[in-house]
Amino acid sequence: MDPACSTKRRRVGDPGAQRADRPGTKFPEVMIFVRESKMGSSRRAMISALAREKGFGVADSFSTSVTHVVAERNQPKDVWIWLKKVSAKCGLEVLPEVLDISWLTDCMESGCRLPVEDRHRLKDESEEEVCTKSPSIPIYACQRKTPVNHLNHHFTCALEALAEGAEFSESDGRALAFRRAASVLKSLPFRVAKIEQLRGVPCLGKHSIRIIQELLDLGACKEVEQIRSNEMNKVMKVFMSVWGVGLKTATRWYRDGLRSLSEVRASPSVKLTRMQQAGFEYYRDLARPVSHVEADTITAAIRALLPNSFITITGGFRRGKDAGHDVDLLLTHPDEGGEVGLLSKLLEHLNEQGSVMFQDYRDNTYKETNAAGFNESKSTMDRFERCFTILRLPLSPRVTSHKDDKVTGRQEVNEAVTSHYTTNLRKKIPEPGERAVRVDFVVCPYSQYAFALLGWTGSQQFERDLRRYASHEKAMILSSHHLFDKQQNTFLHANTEEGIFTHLGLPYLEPSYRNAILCHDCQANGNE
DNA sequence: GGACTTAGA
DNA sequence: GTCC
DNA sequence: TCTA
Ligand SMILES: Nc1nc2c(ncn2[C@H]2C[C@H](O)[C@@H](COP(=O)(O)OP(=O)(O)OP(=O)(O)O)O2)c(=O)[nH]1
Ligand SMILES: [Mg+2]
Ligand SMILES: [Mg+2]
Repeated sequence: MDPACSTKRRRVGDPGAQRADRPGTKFPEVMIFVRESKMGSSRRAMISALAREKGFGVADSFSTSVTHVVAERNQPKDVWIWLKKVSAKCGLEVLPEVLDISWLTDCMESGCRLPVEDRHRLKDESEEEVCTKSPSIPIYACQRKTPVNHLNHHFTCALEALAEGAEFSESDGRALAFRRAASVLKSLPFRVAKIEQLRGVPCLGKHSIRIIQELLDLGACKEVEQIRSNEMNKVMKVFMSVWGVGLKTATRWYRDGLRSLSEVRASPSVKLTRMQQAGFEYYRDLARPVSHVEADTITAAIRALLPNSFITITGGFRRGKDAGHDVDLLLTHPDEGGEVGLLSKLLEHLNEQGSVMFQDYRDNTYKETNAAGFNESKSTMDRFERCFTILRLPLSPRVTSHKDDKVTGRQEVNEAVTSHYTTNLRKKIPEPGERAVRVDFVVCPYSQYAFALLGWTGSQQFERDLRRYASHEKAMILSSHHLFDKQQNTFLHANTEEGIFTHLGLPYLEPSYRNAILCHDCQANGNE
């Protein structure tokens, strides 16, 4: 195995600085990386030591500072595939020379740096061929453009079915692997017609390739169809389609012999959470997709309720999807601290209108009126930063626009919460012309707006890979609040999404290219 | 053979 | 399952 | 454990 691009704990510092200052190097502009593949670690170590003795810089692991890659008895093609992969990973643009070991041995014999001649070079034959004229596809979704509409639905749906099957059998790793495989296909700018087009594409291993091959040859895949028709998978999918029901609950119901939602409802032993009750209550409405128009209408209505706050639509709609399973809204306030209490303020308004069919509140009984002065607890509603709701559409138009949405005192907040119990007398069932819609609210302080925006725009696969990239490649921890540098023990600030990409050394990626997952319903045709 | 995103409630 |  |  090659110590490629030194992920893991090995390289923790600035990759560019690695060994660049090595004392006693006769040729500072040369940094050699010796491939271990086909050579073995002991021979590699020996050659590296010899080269260093002669005054050449030799890198232990691949990084942006490498200028010459040396390999022995390797297929040029293999080396180039590897190189494109690791260089994409390091964010490297100018590729190093790729040379046969003979160049290095010649150099060492002569004791000086010999010019690279054509006979030394391992030629990239794929250069003349198809896809790989451009640098190879990066392994992280956050480095790829993934548009909302892609050209390989057939394959991605199959792989996502396998991912789902793996998830239902609690094989997280396999599930993730199939999701990555599907995700990378979504970033391809061409329709896959021949398996050779996928040579060198990351995240596609033996199994995924076999699936795609079978789909190409036969138009269908036995393994995929088996998983799709598997009784347990079908039932689990239905159970988990209820809002509030996750993998564990669905598994338990299935294990207890339940096979349909009716059976669950009829079972006296089943205890439902509030969220699950709402999930059953509004099952049909919540299963209907939310349209882009509905999302915009809701956003406008919320803006009208909080005229001094900034309201941004995030989630799938910000990425350009025209339908979604919910509406995601990010709220902030231009005065730092002005966001405090915003959520309860908003919910008070919505409750007054009778628009709230469900809210994920926590009883706000002020259990801590702490005698001690410092009271930074988050136990009161005014510090909540997320709220999952089900709202009645259309939102009541009789909007009495309020003077100011800055909450002035705690008093007001407490009243807002208690008022929930007295005012909301509307029927739970939506009337004709009405529907229930899931709306998620997220509040953040103004200073964290960029992080919240980046974190709540998704897609989920994009977020995972962005965080994995930050942690594995940059030794940083990214969340929707901040970016933490583990080396320096500092928080990095940013006012824009682009600023965060820059901190990570990544080129900016438009929201419309962050659709590394579409998932939910891809069977049948064209919807969504 | 181990890691696989991170956080609030 | 895929990558390191 | 569920949600995002
Ligand atoms: N960090 C992180 N963020 C997530 C995760 N799941 C979701 N998010 C973020 C990114 C999503 O775009 C955003 C909204 O989530 P949603 O469940 O509403 O998904 P999205 O809006 O992308 O699609 P949708 O049309 O609603 O099904 O929340 C996660 O597991 N980790
Ligand atoms: Mg959404
Ligand atoms: Mg959401």
